[in-house]
Amino acid sequence: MTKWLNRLIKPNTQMSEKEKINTEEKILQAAEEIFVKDGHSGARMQQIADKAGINKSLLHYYYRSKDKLFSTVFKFIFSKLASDIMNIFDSEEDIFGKLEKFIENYLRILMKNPIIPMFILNELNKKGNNLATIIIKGSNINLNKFEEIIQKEIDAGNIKNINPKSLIINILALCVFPIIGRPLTEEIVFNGDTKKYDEYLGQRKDEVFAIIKSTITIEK
Amino acid sequence: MTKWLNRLIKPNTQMSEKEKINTEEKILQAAEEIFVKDGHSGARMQQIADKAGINKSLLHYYYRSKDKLFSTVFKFIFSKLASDIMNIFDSEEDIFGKLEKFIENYLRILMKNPIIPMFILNELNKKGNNLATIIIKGSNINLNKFEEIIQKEIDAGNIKNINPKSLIINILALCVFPIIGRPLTEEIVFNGDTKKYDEYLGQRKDEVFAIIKSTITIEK
DNA sequence: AAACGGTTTAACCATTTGGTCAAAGATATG
DNA sequence: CATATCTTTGACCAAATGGTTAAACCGTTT
Repeated sequence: MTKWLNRLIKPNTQMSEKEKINTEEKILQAAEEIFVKDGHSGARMQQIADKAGINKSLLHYYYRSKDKLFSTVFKFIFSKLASDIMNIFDSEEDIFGKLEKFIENYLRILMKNPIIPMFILNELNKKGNNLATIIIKGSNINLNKFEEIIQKEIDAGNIKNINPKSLIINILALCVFPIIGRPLTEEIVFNGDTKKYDEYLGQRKDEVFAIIKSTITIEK
Repeated sequence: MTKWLNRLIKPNTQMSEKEKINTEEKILQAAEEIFVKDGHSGARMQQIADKAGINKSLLHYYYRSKDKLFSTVFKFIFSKLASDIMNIFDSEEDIFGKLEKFIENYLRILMKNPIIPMFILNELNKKGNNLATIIIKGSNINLNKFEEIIQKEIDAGNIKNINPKSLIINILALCVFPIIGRPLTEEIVFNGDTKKYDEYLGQRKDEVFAIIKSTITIEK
């Protein structure tokens, strides 16, 4: 009973055996794949068990219910993405270089995980979802730091006096939309030409940076 | 047997009685509400029947299966939104005025139906979804016209030599993201302040137009 | 080897869910 | 009115689904 209780209280407690971790890990990986692909209500416990190569009962042994398993997976995915993003602003360049790096890295991450943002937005938009606030507040995302940096640059007269909040939203919008809107935009803008769309995404970072740059540059 | 067959072949056939349309209409409205709120896999047929105030069997009588009902609803919603958008470009102003009107109207529509875009994007991103191509191709969305207009302006030297496809994507991105990303951005950028976010959305159109304008304006 | 605690499984369960069917109610038609 | 067609309902069904349980399994400790 001890280990079991331990896992509930301190989920990250390391277990003495190294092999046994594998099951929990396998479940998590399988669940991640299925949940991301099908969403909470679309995913099936049996499907996850099959993908993990284990009995369905084991899912309930390690994670008591579908909801618990889901929220674990969601938290995991979100924090992984969030930390990836947050680690980006540590470069020592000027504000323009920082923004360029940020956009470049963010787009790279999104393109490497193209279904993750849709998954997150989709679940966040579900009615009666307290998960959003809970998880986001629990995450290490800290945009105050970002806003401070921008404000400092404005005060120093290096960039236009824009709203830092808008800047964030615009960057996110311009980066995220081509990924989550792909089925739509690829079809309606690129007439379904997948290769062309890939090319487009490849140079999207330059486009986004150019736009963002123009919104903050002081005209002479 | 005739009417029933008729409905399958020509779904929009008007029926002789005026009252009887009500049931089909009630189902459609209820289904629209439920599907948009819960998505395809989250919605329940019983739920829809209850909301429509009818027997569940009637759902299957009018629309043979859940999938058929869903695709009908989806098609309906999508074309409604699409035509709303397409009817916007008929103003007689110059290109800047046209774009401003477009952004203004598009944002207004989105804000009036804030969960529709998420619904559409979400379903379009489902694996194995042929609905996307089918419905989009069947819609009256025609961006060639838009691209032509832009190209003409470029040739006339009125705007910068930009990629019309990028212009479309940027407008969509800047308009749609604040709506579909609201749970996220409201929390992480506005610290959960709903009123502030509403205010922000209220003046978003000016922001978006300013950005779009700056991306096409020729600097002297 | 026996006892113990964590792990895994198969069988099972209650409920939900999409869907069917036969029959009853309407409504038009001859 | 009688007949045929269309509409609506309640009872029912098979499959799916999240979840439980008792027992088997297995490594460790004594």
